[in-house]
Amino acid sequence: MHEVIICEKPKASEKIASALSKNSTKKKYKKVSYYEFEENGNKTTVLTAVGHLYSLAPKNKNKGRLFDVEWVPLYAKDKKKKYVKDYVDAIKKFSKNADRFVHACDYDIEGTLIGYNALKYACGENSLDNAVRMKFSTLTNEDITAAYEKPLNIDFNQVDSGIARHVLDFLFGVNISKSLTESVMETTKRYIQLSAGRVQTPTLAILVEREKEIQKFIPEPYWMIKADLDVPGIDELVTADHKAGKIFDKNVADEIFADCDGKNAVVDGIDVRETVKAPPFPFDLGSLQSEAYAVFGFSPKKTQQIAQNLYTEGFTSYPRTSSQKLPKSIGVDKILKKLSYSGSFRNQIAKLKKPYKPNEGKKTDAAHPAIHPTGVIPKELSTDDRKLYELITYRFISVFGENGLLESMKTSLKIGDQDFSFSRKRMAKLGWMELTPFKKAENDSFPTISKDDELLVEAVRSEEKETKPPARYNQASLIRELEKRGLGTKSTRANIISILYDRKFVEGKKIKVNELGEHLIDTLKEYSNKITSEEMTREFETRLEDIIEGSVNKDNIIEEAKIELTSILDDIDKNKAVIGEQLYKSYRESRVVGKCKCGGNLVLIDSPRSNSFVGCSGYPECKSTFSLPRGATILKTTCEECGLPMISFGKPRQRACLDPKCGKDGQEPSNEIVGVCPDCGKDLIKRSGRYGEFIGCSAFPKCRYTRSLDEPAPEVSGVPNSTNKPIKAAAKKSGKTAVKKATAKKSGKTAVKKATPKKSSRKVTKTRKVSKRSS
DNA sequence: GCAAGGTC
Repeated sequence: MHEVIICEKPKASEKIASALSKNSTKKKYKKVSYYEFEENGNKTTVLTAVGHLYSLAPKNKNKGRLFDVEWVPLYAKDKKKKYVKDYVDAIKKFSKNADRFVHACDYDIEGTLIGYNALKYACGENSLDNAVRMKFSTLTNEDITAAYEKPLNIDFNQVDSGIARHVLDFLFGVNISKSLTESVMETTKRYIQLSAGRVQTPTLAILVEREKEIQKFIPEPYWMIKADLDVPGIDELVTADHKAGKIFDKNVADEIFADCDGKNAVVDGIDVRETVKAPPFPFDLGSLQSEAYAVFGFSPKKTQQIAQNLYTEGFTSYPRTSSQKLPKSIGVDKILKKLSYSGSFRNQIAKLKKPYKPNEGKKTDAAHPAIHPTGVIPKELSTDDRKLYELITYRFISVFGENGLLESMKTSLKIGDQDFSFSRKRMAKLGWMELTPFKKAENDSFPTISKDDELLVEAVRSEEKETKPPARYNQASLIRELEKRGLGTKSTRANIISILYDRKFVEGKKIKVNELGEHLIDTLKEYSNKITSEEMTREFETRLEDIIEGSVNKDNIIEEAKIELTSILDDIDKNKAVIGEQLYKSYRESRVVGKCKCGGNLVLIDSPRSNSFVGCSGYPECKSTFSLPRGATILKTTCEECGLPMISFGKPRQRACLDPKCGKDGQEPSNEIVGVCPDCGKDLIKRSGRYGEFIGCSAFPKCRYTRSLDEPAPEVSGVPNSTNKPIKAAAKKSGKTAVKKATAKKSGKTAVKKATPKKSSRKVTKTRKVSKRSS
């Protein structure tokens, strides 16, 4: 008797082999590991896939619509998937003549299909007749042995559902993409890679919708009345806000402002509350991507790649999980013990109370626990890998910490008849917050005041502001949005977003949809409202569910889809010339980088063979072209000499005119001071990065404060937000150092601000001038 | 090549 077990991934095969036999031996075929053991005279070989081994491909290439598909080995389609071949070969080689097959892939639709295809195409179709199915929800010894001892039959409805998912995605995605690309090709002889799909198109549509909200947004002026107070017990000036908050009627604002004139503040009430701050949840992939973006500015894709790398090296657990749980079975005690051999973690782990109990989140994952360190401590890691490793490990430790206690004090004041208030926050008990450098604890100093005390008002300000349009998504917030809407999967979301960048539908760190992206959605909406909306995903879900339940047949579903798709494609074909011309036009608009001297537009042109370059839209009449240095970005600023756009390039970044002959080199970016860093007090400068210009701290890399150009400076109490320079009076007795919490927390550091000497004396009877900053 | 989904 020879039995073959097919697993979904190498890691699972290792665990399954060791769970099923004490004497399993690891063997190698080329780079692929597999396992063999004998129990009661029966030989078992444990083999593994690496995710999908087979992929859909059109049967008759390039002849119009691609409606007939077949499964082909993944490596035959995609050159980057060469490593898959060894896995397929290993399955073929070692499953020969086996008389029993065990399908042991993850118990979900994709996993079922992965195992089914491996059996059908690598082990031979007959293998399916002698195949059983293991069903387990975690890769623990108990689950694995139980699933092995009580196997199920393969659920062919589940298989069909998986096949239908692949086919439907392929038919809609590939054919609509193809027909859009062709429409441009046929009418303009230009090649622009356009694409559409069940997930990417609704994703782009979400971004377009936000873009349109921003475009139609009309800012409304409003006023905020603020008072800068000299408060006993607090070194710096404290800013109190008027109770009314945003005041949209200037007359009202003026009245309040006038009413406060020349008056001091009287403490009306003090309310102190304590809030329990529970430890954070363990990371699932989405929350790790979010946190790494917030703390280090890593794109979700980058985080995913690094996490994958740390997993492969054995330092952290499987990253593509949606679990926020840490079951006992992962060996928490052992991991913490191993981690405490490292000086970086020892002190924190020593503070944990036994028995270790994690604060878990709600989300679960059938196949994997939350992301955690394995206890193997890496010796050498690249800077970015180390950052992510520490983020994961400190989070893991924090999860076992004690609750923190946040103390917030709200002080209500009266200035004349007007109600103001200010709040101060500090951690009364740090709890888990002292276990991680990535969480900055609130640390405001509290005033020493009581009811009816009179406080000196240094200034009352009426600040004119404007309502702001909704913010653009960034990659992390978009991933959260997709998660919320159930679009894509944990492992594909980051990639989907990067496709939108690659296709040049969107740009920027704050994701902005350009003319092409917006027009693409408008066009698609006209021909198939469904594909631009989440409705498509919803409909897929119910259909696939029906197939699993056996109430419908997958072939019927596919035939229906073909009919619907045919009518969409016919519609597009009828209007091909208009669609192609307009898409190309919006593409050109999206590529405009400046004005040419001839009056035409300068556009960025991607050449398939060489580097991209800048040319004039007036070609062939105007033959101006400019080559671009490697990795150059074109800036919004223009050259003072000739008016052409400036570019930024090289390492370290330098600026120059687009025209190399112009010779007007731009200022070094580091010279352009635009403010004061709220985190560390050094100069803020304009910098250029992969996604264009942004504001960063000149003390980089020591201080990692950044914000985008259009983002207003954060408000720091006692510091007017337009300039970020400390008010002169915002200071205290000579030479003392005021510790001030910065509001923008990118660096995870507490900014220490040296106070300039002397805050005005503490006598509250003193009259003072009220300065009016804005009108 | 085009989609989305697994996994290295």
